[in-house]
Amino acid sequence: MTSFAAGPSGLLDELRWRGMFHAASDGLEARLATDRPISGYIGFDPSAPWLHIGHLVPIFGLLHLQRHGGRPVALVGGGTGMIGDPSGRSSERNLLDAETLSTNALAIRASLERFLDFEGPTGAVMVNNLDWLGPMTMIEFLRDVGKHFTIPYMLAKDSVQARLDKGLSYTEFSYMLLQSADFEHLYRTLGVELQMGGADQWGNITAGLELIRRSGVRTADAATRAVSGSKASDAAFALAYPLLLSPSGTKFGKSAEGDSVWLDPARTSPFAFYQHWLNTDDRDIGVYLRWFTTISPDEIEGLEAEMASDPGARTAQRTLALDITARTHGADLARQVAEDSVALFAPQSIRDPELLQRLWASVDGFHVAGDGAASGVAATLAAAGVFASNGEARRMIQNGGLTINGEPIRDPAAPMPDPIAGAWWEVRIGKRRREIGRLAP
RNA sequence: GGGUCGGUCGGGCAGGUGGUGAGCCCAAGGGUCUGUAAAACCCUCGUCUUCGACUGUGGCGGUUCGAUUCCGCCCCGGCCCA
Repeated sequence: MTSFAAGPSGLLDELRWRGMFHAASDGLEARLATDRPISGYIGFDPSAPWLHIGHLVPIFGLLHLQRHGGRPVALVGGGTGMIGDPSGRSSERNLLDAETLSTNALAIRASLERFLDFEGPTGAVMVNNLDWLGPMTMIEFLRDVGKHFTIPYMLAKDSVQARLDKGLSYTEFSYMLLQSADFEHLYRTLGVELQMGGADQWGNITAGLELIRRSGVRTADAATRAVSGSKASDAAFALAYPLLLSPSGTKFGKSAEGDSVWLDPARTSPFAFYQHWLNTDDRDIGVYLRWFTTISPDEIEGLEAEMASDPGARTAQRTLALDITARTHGADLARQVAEDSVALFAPQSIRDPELLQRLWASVDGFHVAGDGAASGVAATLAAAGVFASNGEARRMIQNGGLTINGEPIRDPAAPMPDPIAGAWWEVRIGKRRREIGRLAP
């Protein structure tokens, strides 16, 4: 029986068990062991208003913090987002105007509200670093931030080293200083003692610790401890989670088509979202259950044992898909799409018009114009957007991958089968795709 | 600013110094087997009005019967120099 202490003292144990612990700075363990509430933050890039499932990693980082009695702070990088982090890719960033930025930040907040509790004493908080980086003058920046860093210190960072021979602009080089200024600001104004991030952020996070230490600021809390003998270097802390690598070796977070899987139901339907998780490779299930649910260790181990003895039942996949879909889109919708999945993947084709109508809505089905059905299956489905092009439709048909209303389609030029109840087509593409078409009146 | 190397299918490459670029690897998709998994095996993988036609080697223009190849200008990226 594995269990974790409910308060801050259990946080690291839980993250370790889930495989979400990479490193922590000195003193964090002791600080958490005091069981006093702690605030921690993670940065989010506001260059787009939508989050994808890759963002679930930092979200669950904040979520676990909150579950263990901490206050999560989500920082949107309105300032730093314009700069570009050398730890990541080197593609150009576009400057965002303030209006776009605040729109994006609001949308991101709305997404986060599904996962984090923004109410109460440990309610989540969202901040935008443009609020303090924006007004800062260059002189202030150089005096209050730059002064505390030496060039050798900055050059020693892995994120910088990795880019030295490939090219690194001064702007990107400065990124760690801005991120440090964020941490120092949040520490000073909100008493945020912890910054979390991926392993690739470690250098930037510890730079923040350096700034806080050197600029000599103290929260009331840290000042009290200083009197009682705590080291000044324990004023703030870093916590890193590993970069998520699928045991199966596939890229995490991309759908079969190579698109991102979004948390926003307008961009990825709840049905498609559920399907994405349901199709998880056996080898990845254990990791995903740990990273993307709060299911208890005993239960997860039980699911793994069940998968070993009866993999065909795919209980672990169903549990994962239902849990994360419920968390993202609500329990009712999750139940609905789980039921729809059963119906759509049943061996026999669907004849019930009422059910077809419901599924049409659920899978975000396609339309066929009144006269469109006359022009042949491939052309009709390509025009309806089911396939990217006529060629792709033909290819799929010639490979034997298309079934409409239970009829295998072998000829791209054949007319569409008669719609069920004069209105519906149930389209099965390959083993995994299901579409519902509706004849427009 | 100067020099230099590069820009070819989603990614990575090959080739090509005037005579038809869709060649390879990876990724991806379909089929068979299974479990809406993986592996394995087979097939496919620029577009279209598909027994054929058209586009396509960063962009624009030039030379030419014909340019991916030659010339000019421009854009993007790496490196070196200033």
